[in-house]
Amino acid sequence: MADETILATFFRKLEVRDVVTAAEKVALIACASDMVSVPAGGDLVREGDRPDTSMLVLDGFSSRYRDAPDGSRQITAIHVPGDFVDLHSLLLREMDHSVGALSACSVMRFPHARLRSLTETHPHLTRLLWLMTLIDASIHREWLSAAARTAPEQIAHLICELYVRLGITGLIAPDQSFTLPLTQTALGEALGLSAVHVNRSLQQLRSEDLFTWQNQTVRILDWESLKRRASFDDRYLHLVREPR
Amino acid sequence: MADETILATFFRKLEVRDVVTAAEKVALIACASDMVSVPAGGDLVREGDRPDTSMLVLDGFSSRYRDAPDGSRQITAIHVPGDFVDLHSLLLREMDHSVGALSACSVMRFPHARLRSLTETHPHLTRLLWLMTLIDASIHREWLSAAARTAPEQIAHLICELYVRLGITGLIAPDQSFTLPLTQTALGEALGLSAVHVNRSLQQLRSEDLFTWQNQTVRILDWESLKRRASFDDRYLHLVREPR
DNA sequence: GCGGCCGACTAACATTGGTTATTTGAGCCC
DNA sequence: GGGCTCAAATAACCAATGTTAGTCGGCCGC
Repeated sequence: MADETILATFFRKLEVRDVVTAAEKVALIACASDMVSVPAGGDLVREGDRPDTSMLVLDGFSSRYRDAPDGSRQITAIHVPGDFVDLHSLLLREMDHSVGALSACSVMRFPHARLRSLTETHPHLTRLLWLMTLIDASIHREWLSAAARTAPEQIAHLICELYVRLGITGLIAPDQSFTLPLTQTALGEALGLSAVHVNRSLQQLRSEDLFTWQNQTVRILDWESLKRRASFDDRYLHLVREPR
Repeated sequence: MADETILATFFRKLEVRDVVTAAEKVALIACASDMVSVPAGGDLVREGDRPDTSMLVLDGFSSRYRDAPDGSRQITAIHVPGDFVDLHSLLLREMDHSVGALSACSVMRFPHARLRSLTETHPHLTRLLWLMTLIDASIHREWLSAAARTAPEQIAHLICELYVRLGITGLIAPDQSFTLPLTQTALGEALGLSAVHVNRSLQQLRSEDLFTWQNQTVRILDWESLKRRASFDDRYLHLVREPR
């Protein structure tokens, strides 16, 4: 069980896209079971698992990843507080990748059995949950297109994306800064670049005074120029409130 | 309206993952409105559109793509007959990319209004449609991981994927061949490689006798070696039949 | 307070893949 | 049947990125 305030970030994410009724909030809250904490570096779920709950991250950053046999890791998504991190396991059943905690995470768990009965009784809420997974897919497509960009552009683009996604749930500080618990190595794993090249590209971006990045804190200095530098267009995040 | 046989490829796709009742088939068939033909090179939907129908491809290959301002094109997915090609527009509303016909396509259209009421009355079928979009997302993640691979591996991997996906709906000929209406340029757009490099990589693969590719026809010569060459593991396609 | 580890950073070098330009051959239109 | 156009193929050259092999500084545990 949970009270409404604890799911506030998630409801804000939904409400950016559609109206959510009080009854729907109650129904979703009733699906929550318990909270779990995962230390930085730990896994929320592992490839091959067949979880019987899905997890909504209340606090902390996490990454969706897969490790190759040669030891290299590919990160396919970065998740921020308010993201329903393995909602798709409700239907896919077996995890085809892992989700790891980039920083300490606190997580609300939703048993699949309850979510499944929610889909039987609350079609509109079901569509909104479906929508969240569709937006994740849209982000994947955007990352796929990013492959064409140069390394600095890719980095700038990721920062733009996180800035907007964190903004939705009020996680951007008044000075336009936000926490980003990513090492340069992890950033490379997300963008398909070597750590060395990430470092080189960051140096270059640094000289352009678009943002600063120190102590796991990114601060946007010139949003418009940064967006331009990254060719960032937030349409793929579907931030429009309309009936779904 | 449509009869069952015309949606047979789609039902086979669903039935690989779960049981579909006769009543559910009837309900889905009732959602279909009309058929449309699109010539090779034409678009099924365009970026920025707000379609009020979703389209299931009955025949022909299509690609999900976005054109960059500099004229380059990034293909983010390749769709085969039986794929519900813009089901996500039901919830995302505005298209953030286009879908183009790689070969002549015939398409069944499903008005959003009917699909929406389907989600109100048929929760299990809704979950199966949701599942189809989740598998698309899973394929996106696989393509994202592919960025780490070398060009020949990427090409081999794509061929493996299409071989398996086409196999589901019985579209592989007895001699292990299938139609692939992709130019080398389009293949490059899908994998983020230049056409020249695709050509180079194909030459190399050719010398390994894993498959042939002539006249838009790919023929698998040595499936096990090809899978190994591509590090292909079909788990991400979720080909397991179980309750969802 | 010291040793060890991890992340940031640097340098030199290797390689993959991109660019541009040109050729060839197959289909197609009139 | 000649001249299109388009895809495949090839060559020469170039830029982006990877690899290897470090150094350096901060933080943590004992």
